Amino acid sequence: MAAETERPDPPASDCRMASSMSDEQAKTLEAKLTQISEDNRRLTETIAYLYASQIARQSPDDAPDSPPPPVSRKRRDSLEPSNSGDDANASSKAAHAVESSLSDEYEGTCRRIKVSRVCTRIDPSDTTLAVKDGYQWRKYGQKVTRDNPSPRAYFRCAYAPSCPVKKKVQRSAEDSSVLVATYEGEHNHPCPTRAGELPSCATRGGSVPCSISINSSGPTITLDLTKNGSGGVRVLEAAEEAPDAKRLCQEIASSPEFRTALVEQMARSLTRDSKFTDALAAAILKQLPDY
DNA sequence: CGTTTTTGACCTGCGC
DNA sequence: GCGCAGGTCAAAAACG
Repeated sequence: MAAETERPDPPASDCRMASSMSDEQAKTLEAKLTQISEDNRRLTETIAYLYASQIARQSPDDAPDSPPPPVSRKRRDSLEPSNSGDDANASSKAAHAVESSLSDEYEGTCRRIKVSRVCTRIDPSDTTLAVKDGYQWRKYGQKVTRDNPSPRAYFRCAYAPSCPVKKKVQRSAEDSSVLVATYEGEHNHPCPTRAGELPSCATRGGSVPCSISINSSGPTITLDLTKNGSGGVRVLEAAEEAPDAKRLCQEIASSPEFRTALVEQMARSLTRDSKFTDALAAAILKQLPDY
């Protein structure tokens, strides 16, 4: 989403005007940033709206549809007793106090800590537990948990000292290429870069697949925003005990509103990607007859 | 030299 | 009460 922000260098054709265009370029970049933020906001709202509609249809009550599992250990402040990469189990264990990160509209009447989980596919050889989400984080601890050989890293928001948000990052026990970041709390300040509304997709030239997870009252759903065979959104995973959640996710992914917004977003990203336009120009050039 | 990361120790809650 | 496990603290090390 933030590919533009990582391309500060102007195209070669613009270099000759660089000195006189600096202000204008700055304005253009600012406008682009605003546009990207707006796009992201619309996407988020679309998902939130569809999700809320589905939740309202399925369970008018705040109580989750699944009975509370036999949790063997529950801490006072830990809404996710065992992340451990086993999203399905972890989600069900945290069912009673977890809510969606999509929108504040879905907060219940009681005060609860907002918890959301984001799964990001990374290079398996990448040993850093870094999830680029646009915020600044300070690591304050690391622990090896019982049911996952990969260590869990603990981060606090470093942008604002008073910000209560914490983040836990751990590789999935099942798939070491999947990084699971669990966010607790809400930022009490704006995002410093506005680049973190979605995890690291398209910010690395599209080489890294992108996925977002929706965790609301239990089940974790992962949407793969990269292309699949049909060019649509694919449901990467959903909790075993939450077939409804998976179906809901597929509904959202296939809804006209979501698809339209997604297509617009992808089109914008592609047309702004210099590599894409270069490749397109090269392809067109190949089709031209030689004179 | 200030900031950030690492890592062992400590704290707390829960089950037995 | 004890042991276990997750979470946090803080001194030391590393880094820029």
